[in-house]
Amino acid sequence: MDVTVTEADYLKFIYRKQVEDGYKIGNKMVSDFFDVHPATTTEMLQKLDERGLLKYERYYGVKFTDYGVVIAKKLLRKHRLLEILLANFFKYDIEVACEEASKLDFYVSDNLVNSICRTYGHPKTCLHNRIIFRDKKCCGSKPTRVDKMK
Amino acid sequence: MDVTVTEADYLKFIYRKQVEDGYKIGNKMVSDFFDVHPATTTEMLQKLDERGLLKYERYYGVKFTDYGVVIAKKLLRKHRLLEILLANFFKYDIEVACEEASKLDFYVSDNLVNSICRTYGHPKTCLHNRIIFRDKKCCGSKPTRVDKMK
DNA sequence: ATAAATTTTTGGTTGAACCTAACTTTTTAA
DNA sequence: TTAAAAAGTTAGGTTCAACCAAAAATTTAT
Repeated sequence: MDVTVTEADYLKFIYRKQVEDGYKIGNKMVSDFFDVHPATTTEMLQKLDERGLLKYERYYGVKFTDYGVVIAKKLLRKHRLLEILLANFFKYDIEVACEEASKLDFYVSDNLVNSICRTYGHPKTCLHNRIIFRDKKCCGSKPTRVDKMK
Repeated sequence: MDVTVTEADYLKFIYRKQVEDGYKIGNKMVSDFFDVHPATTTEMLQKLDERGLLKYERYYGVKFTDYGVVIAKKLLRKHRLLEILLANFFKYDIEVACEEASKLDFYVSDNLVNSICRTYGHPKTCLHNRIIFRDKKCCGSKPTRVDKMK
């Protein structure tokens, strides 16, 4: 996964807002969140496009590529499982857990995240009730019977 | 603690080798370890001197300043407590735990490290039997009775 | 004492992340 | 429906960290 930590931050934010929350996110929303000049956001989106993570269209916005989705989910999986560890094992409260997880998620190995996942029985959702994406090597490739039953 | 992650890596290495293991470490030892050109090491040592962490003397070597010792111990405390978490809770073996801890220690908050420390009863040594430095806010400012009895 | 090894200096490069100012496009609302 | 406002982009930068190569200086070992 050859994205920088900053690129990863942008990806996580955009995925959450646009894909999960259904906002049509534009330059302003991103610049405001990261407290950077709009020009910086434009640059970033262009870079993420070049790297094949987003499809960027001038003045319009972005869409995730298949690859971008894979990477974003991987990052959010890490983030959310870290939250669970912090809350369950160390009794962090949700918001503090989220903050700390944000600082660590990029640096945590797949292995460690999968250990957390196993330890907590492959949880389906995080503290904010967002989905914890599965990793085939950890949680199996298919949803369980229960999931299928909607 | 306004050192970069790379500076922190150099500090940890030098502290371990020079202070803990008693080697007189020179440029070559450092460059070899980090696989960088000697010029890079010289630069780094000069920078750590400027920042008040080391006292650097041309062609001779470095000594830690009081401040440098504080920072190095803080970093190594984090590293070693992370190792313990990984080994105890996730059953990592020593070397893998060390590797993963190296990637995370810089980014982990004091708070989280202190949580780990409390959880494991303020352990005195890490997996490699190196000392885990105390944090006053976590472990108290004085050695326990047992420690004093040598 | 001189060759070999180590270290330092000088003068670069690269890449990430950010900015300002000027410009363009889109949206809004008069 | 158009002109002003808002949003977004482009061009041309800056800063900083980390690194390197080549040449020079110093130390060490023979």
